[in-house]
Order: sequence, then structure tokens, then C-alpha cells
Amino acid sequence: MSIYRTHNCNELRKEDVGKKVFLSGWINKKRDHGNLLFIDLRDNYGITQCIIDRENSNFSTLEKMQLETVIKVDGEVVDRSEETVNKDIKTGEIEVLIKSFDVLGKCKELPMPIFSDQEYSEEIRLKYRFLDLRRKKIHENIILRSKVISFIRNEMNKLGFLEYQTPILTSSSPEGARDFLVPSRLNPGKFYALPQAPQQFKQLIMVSGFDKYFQIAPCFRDEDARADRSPGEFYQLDLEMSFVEQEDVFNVVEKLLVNTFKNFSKKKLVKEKFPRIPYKESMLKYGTDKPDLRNPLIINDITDVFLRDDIKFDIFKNLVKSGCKVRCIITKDTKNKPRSFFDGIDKWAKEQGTSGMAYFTFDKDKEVFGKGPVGKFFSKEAIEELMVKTGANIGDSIFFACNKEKDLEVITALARNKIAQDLDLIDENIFAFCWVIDYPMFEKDKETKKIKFSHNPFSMPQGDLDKLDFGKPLDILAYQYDIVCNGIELSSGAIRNHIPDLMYKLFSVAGYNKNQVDQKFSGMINALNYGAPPHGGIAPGLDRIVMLLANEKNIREVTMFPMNQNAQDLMMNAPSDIGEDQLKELGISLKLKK
RNA sequence: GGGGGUGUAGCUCAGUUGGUUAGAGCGAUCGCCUGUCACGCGAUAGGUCGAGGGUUCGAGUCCCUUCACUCCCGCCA
Repeated sequence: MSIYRTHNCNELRKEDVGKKVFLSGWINKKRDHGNLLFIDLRDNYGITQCIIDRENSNFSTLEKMQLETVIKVDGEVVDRSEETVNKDIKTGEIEVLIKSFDVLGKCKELPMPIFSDQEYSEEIRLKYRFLDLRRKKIHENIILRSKVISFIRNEMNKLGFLEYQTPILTSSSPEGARDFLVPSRLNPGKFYALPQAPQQFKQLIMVSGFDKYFQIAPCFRDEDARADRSPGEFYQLDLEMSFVEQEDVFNVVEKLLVNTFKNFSKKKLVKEKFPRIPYKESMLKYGTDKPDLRNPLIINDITDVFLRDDIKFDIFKNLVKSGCKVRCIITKDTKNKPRSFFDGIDKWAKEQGTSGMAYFTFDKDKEVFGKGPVGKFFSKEAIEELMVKTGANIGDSIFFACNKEKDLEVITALARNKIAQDLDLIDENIFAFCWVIDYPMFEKDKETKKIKFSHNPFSMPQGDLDKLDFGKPLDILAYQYDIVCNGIELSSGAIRNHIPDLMYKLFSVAGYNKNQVDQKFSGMINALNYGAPPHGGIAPGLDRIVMLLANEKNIREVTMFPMNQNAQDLMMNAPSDIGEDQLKELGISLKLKK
């Protein structure tokens, strides 16, 4: 038996009345009645009310104890009268009559209260993270995270995957995010990089013949933070399989995610077979490659209609002639919405730095007409064509904007969210998953205008490999796929290119010659020459999965010891200065910008 | 690198048009209280109003600079 406790703080029940017990934990709350003192004793498992009165010689010292002091209570379990039962806690039918107590850990005056639903500044929470983590909500989030991880490990094992570790100190790679670098003492002037993902290693594991790999893998990227993106480090459920096609990966991952989400959340999954949306279609219908399918609104391209002569909306017509497109969103049955709703959307769109959203409502007297400020520019026939094209009915409204395709995608995607919010169309109690598939292999860099890999340079191109047209690289699609849930990108993956010659060709399109490829990806390109199996995989972001399950908007709420937005650990004081001697040993001198 | 928000007691916040000695709740300290579970009641202490500069008879409040935190854009194969 432990010298500290016979039971934890969530264990004692009516049946235990009369038992002599030890409990240890934190003083969560005191209620001092002068001659009678209630103490809520808290540990990881729950809360037990302990009680002592003035008759006991320990009363006055216990009365003075700071909250959050760790004590051991020696007492007896006693029954509570019916009126004093607390139904909110599992131990609420009993209490522990304190005989004596010991202080196990003293506590200074607290910089932040533990027992409170208040919000606190991020700064103080992160500096005193060990206190913050005692609070109920985040304590439960972290436990949830642990349970999700162990559930996933178990599921992966059941699916025949084995977990392997890959190096943390590895080489810098030219594609992708900024690397975190680690100087090498034994190789002065040279640097390791922390892996942005175990991408090459997991492919090497396949070449090594292990068939099915997974890992709860730490990934390091030196990029700026967001609410759903930790600076520095995050975790992926990294997985890879040999002798598979896209479909095989989909089957495994759908099974895993459906089981996980069903097991840990009460929210309903809209579809257990995730819909598949080609990248191009997603950009058109949702304006983004991470569509929130809880939102029923869909974007339509109506550029053609603006070629008609009986539309007098000259601003848009002229833009269309110069190559712009027109896209719209139809809202169902919004005829009677107040003017403020429509103008609100337009005003909001202008605030987003666009030319705004035009709108009218499909209405009918003797014949159909457009009701609203710009309705008069559209003939009866033009309106009828719009209704056919968009599936709109009398009483529905149309919001539309005109711009170059890329800008138009951005604004219509934002408008789709905004309108859905205003009309309260998004069901918060569901998970809507989808696959986004058929990503283009390459894209044009906005600034340099050069061709670059749009996602993963190791992806396998689609189609007949002998007939790929490298003269039109932007038309080449890849076996590259993302999983999106409620508008959040959960993971991306691909069937990999395991054919060295093809790899060289694709890299040459992106501006790397054979030597550069050999040098930068030596381990992998070399391995592919010695009998590589066809393989593919994916890497769902673990932190984001837990965020969705815990219903949190910020990744720090599901991370035990996160850094702040400037990638500083306020509790441990990282990063920190280092001594001259350490620098000298590494052959490094600092030239800091002022 | 750029844009927005916030910064007042240990914590969470209020503070009017620029106007007397900057307030409240929680926490702390002291006192009272034997059935609370956000216990109750009374008192006390606690402030560089993020920092610096300016305007003004007078600045928590207006202006400029700067710092910190946060959200977003860029970035994140």
C-alpha cells in the first residue's frame, strides 16, 4: 500500500463509509465556516470533499493552508445527509472526516487561480503552464490527446502496421519549409536539419522491405505560427504502405479516422465514405482546396452569361472581355431578408479589399425580374438563363463578383463562409470529411513565374508514364491527395514516384539537374535504383485531429508545453543565449543584425 | 516582412467629453461564522494605468515612437 494514499480522489463511494483512508492531492477549494471547514481535495482523477471542525487540533493550521498546497489527509469516510449530497461529483455521496494531515508540497500565492472558468492571458498561462495544466478543461484535453494517440497506435497495429523511429538529426532539404538547423561539433561548419517530416525515411523503410510503416512522428518547420499551427514542432500520424494504389491508402485511412472520430466524439460523421473532390472542382465550387462541406453553399461560374447583349452591366462585361470571370453564390429563399443582410455582405466584401459583391433576388410579377440595385441591368431572358445555370428558384438570391480567376477564388471562398455564417447554415454538431484528389504536379510561382512542385516532389504523376507531356507541365496531375474535415486540412499524402528516371525528368521541369537531385536526395534516389516497390502513404496531423475532437480552435489547447507565437518557451526560457565556449567548440561566431 | 486587436492591483475587468484622492469581483492578510460545495459577513493591504516622448493649466483618456501578447496576410513541398 502506498504511504500517500489508499484511494484516489475519485474513488470513494457510499459503500466505503466507515473506512479509514489516506488521500493525497491539491487543495482545490476551501469553504471556511469558522468552526467547520470544507476542503475540496483534487487529484488527476477527481475531487473528494474533506471536512474538519474546531474540536480537532489541526483545524487552525489547515484553515490557513494556501489553495493548491499538496496535502495528505488521514481520515474516515462518512456518509452525507440527503440534503448535503453533491450530485455534480462522483464522490458526492460521501466525505472524508479529517483526523490529521501532512503538508507534502507547499504553495506560494498563485499567479493565476486554478479553480475558475476565467480566461487568462496567454503569457501567464504559458509561463506557469504547470498550473494552467491543472485546470479542468485543458487537463482533460491533454488526457484526451493521450488516449487518441494510444487508440490510433492500437488501430494501426490491428491494420497490420508496425511503428518505426526515424532520425531527428538529419539533412537539410531544398524543397518546402525553412529548416531548423543544428550545428555539428564533429564536422565543423556543417549542419544537421531537424526533419520537416520523415518523408524520405519512410520511403526508405518501404525500399527496405518493411511493407507497412507508421509513426507518431515529430515534425519541425521553422515557419510563422497560426492558431492551428504551432511554431516549431507538431506531430503527424505518418504512414506508408508498399504495393498499393491510391484506393488502398484511402481504405486504410478512412477506416482509421472513422473509428477514431466515432470513438472520441459525439458529433456525427456526415459520411463514412469520404466524398472525393478533384482539386479543380474544389477550387471552382468552394474557392479553396480545403472546403468546409458543412456549408451547403456552392459557387457557380456564370462568366458565359455575361457575354449576352441583353445584359447592360457594363463594368462586369468589360472585365469579362479582358479575361476576368464571374462567379456567384445562390442563397435559398432569401427574398424576405432585410436589405441590411444584402448590403452587409457587399460591405463586408469591400472590407476584404475587393470590389464588393453585387446581388439581386429572383422575383416574379407577370414575368421574372431581378429585385435589387443591379437587377435592372438584366433582361428577363438573361435572368432565366442564370436560373437554369445555377438551379435558382423564384425567391432565391444571387451574389456575384467579377475578377481574375485566382482573386475570384479567394473572394468567393470568403463570401461562401460569410454568407453561411450570416444565414446560420453551418451545423456545428457534425464532421464533414472529404478527400481532395488529382492535385496538379506543378504550379507557377506567383512572383518568379517559374514552374515549381505544387505539393510533394516525390509524388507519382497520373496517366500513361510513357506519354507524359513535359512540355505542358501544368497539365500533369499527380496521385496526390488531402483529407479535409470541416474546412481544416488534416493531412496530405501521395502515391510516390519510385522510378528514378521519371524522378529526374520531373525535377528537371522544376529546375533541378541530375547532379542536384543526386546530391540533395542522395539517400532516396540511390535507394530507388536498387529495387524499390511501388508505395504510397499519408500523414494526418495529430494535433489538428485532437483539436477537432476536443472542439478547440487553438492548437495550444491540445499541446502540453507549447511555445508562444514568437516560438519562445516562456516557462523554460527557450531559445536562450549560449556561452562563448559552446560557440567556440562549434566553430560559430554570431553576427547579429541590430 | 505587413495589417488588425489587446495592455489599468497577483488574476479577470470597469474607468463617461481630457478634470478632485483611479474603482469592482476573485485572490492575499486579519477578524466573525458548524453543512458548504462559486459558502456568507466585516476590515486591511495591494497601482511606474506596458515603456518613452509630446500636446495641454491638467493625460489612464488625445498625438508620436517603442515593447509585449494575440489574430490574420505573406510563409507552411
